Amino acid sequence: MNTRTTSRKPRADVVRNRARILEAAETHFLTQGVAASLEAVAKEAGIGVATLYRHFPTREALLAGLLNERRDELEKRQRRIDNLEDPGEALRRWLRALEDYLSLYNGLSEPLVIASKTSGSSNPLTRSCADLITSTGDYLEAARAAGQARDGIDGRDLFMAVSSVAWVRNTRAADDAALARLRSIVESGYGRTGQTAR
Amino acid sequence: MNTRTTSRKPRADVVRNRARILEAAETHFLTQGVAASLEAVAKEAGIGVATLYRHFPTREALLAGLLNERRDELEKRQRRIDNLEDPGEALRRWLRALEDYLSLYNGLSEPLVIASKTSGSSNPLTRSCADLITSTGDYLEAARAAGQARDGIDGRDLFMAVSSVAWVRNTRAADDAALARLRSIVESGYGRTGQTAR
DNA sequence: ACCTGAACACCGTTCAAGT
DNA sequence: ACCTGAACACCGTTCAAGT
Repeated sequence: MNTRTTSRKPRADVVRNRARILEAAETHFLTQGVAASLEAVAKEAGIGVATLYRHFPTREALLAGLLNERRDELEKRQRRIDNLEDPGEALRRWLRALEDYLSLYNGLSEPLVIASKTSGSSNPLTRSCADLITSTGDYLEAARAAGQARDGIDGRDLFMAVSSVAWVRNTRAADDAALARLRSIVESGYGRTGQTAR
Repeated sequence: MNTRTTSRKPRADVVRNRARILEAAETHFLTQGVAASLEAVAKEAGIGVATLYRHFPTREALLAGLLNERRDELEKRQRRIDNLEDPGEALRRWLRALEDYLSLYNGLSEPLVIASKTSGSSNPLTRSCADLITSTGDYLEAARAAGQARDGIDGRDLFMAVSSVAWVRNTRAADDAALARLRSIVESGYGRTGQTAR
C-alpha cells in the first residue's frame, strides 16, 4: 500500500538492529566502561560485528547514540533546576547533574573532554558537548549577574572542572565524603565564597 | 676471586636488561602514554617479552620503576620550595610540581589515583603515592597554620584535585590559559581567597 | 638462574561474499 | 540495501624449552 509513499523510511530490521546494538552497548558500557569490547556488544546484540560498525562507525558514534537517549533525563532535571530562585543554587545543581551525566559509564569523561576540544567536526560527541558547555555558561552567567560567581572563568572552564571530578569519581578511588570535599573545592573555586553580592 | 664473597650480587646482564627495559619504556611511554605496547617496549629493549615480565610483573611495577628514577628531580624541586618564606606560595608551588610529575606520561594520573586508594598492598605504585600525599598534607598544614588554607580538607583531597588537573592536561583538550584558569579554581578552592590571615 | 620465542586467547577493523 | 563471518594485524600474558 504505502510502500511507495514512505520512500525514505527506515527499514524495519535496520531499526531493530540499531535498537539492539544500543541496548547491548548500554549494558556492556555500564558494567565494563566505555572501553568494553565491541565484539562482545555485537555478539550480545545477536548481529555481526560489521553491522555494528555500519550503524556506528566509531566508538564515539556509539557513545553519542547512547548519550542522546539519556539526554531527556538531563533536560527534565534541567527544567526543575530552572524553577529555582537562587542562581547560585541553580548553578550548583546543574553542575551536579552534569557530573552525574559524565559519570554514567566508566571512562566517559575522557572522550567527552577530548570532543570538547575538536570544535571542528568529525567527532560525533562534539555537538552534545557544545550544548552542555553552552548550558553551563548560561547558568554561570546568571550566577555571576547575581554576584554568586567570580569573573574570569567561562562555561568551558567549569565543564572541564566538572569532567575532572567525574573522572575522579569513576576511578572509584574516592568515597562519597572525599567526593563531596572535592566538589566543595571546585564550588568555592568558582564562587564568591560565602559573602553574597555585597 | 670475589665471585663467592659477593654472594647476593645482581647479575651483570640482569642489571643491563633492567636498564634497557626502563630506557625503552621511558621513550615509549613518553610518546604513546602509559598504555603503550609492552611487546614493543621489549622489542626496542632487544629482549624477549617474558624477560620484561620477569623484571616487571605488571605495568604498574614498570611505572613504579620509572617514577622512582624521576623522584630525585621532584625532591630537588621540593628542597627549593622548602626555602620559601610564604607557606601559601610553597603549597602552590608544590602542587604545581606534583602536577608536572603526574603529567609525565599520558594516562599516568589514573593508575596513581587508583593506587592511592588501595592502601593495603600489592600495587607497586601505592608507596610512591603515599609519600606524595604525605608531602602534600605537610605543605597544606603549614599553609593552614599561616592562615593561607582553609579547614576541612586534607592532603589526599588536594592530591586528588591535582591529579584531576593533570588528567585534563593530559587529554590536551585545554590550552595553557585554560589550564591556568583550572588551577586558579583549585587554588581559590583550597585557599583563603585573597585575605591573608586576618 | 635467567632468557627466549612460540602459543593461546582476545580484540579492532575491514572486506569479499552472501541475501 | 543490508548483513555476515572470515581475515588480518595487533596485543597481553604464560610456558615449555633452551643456555
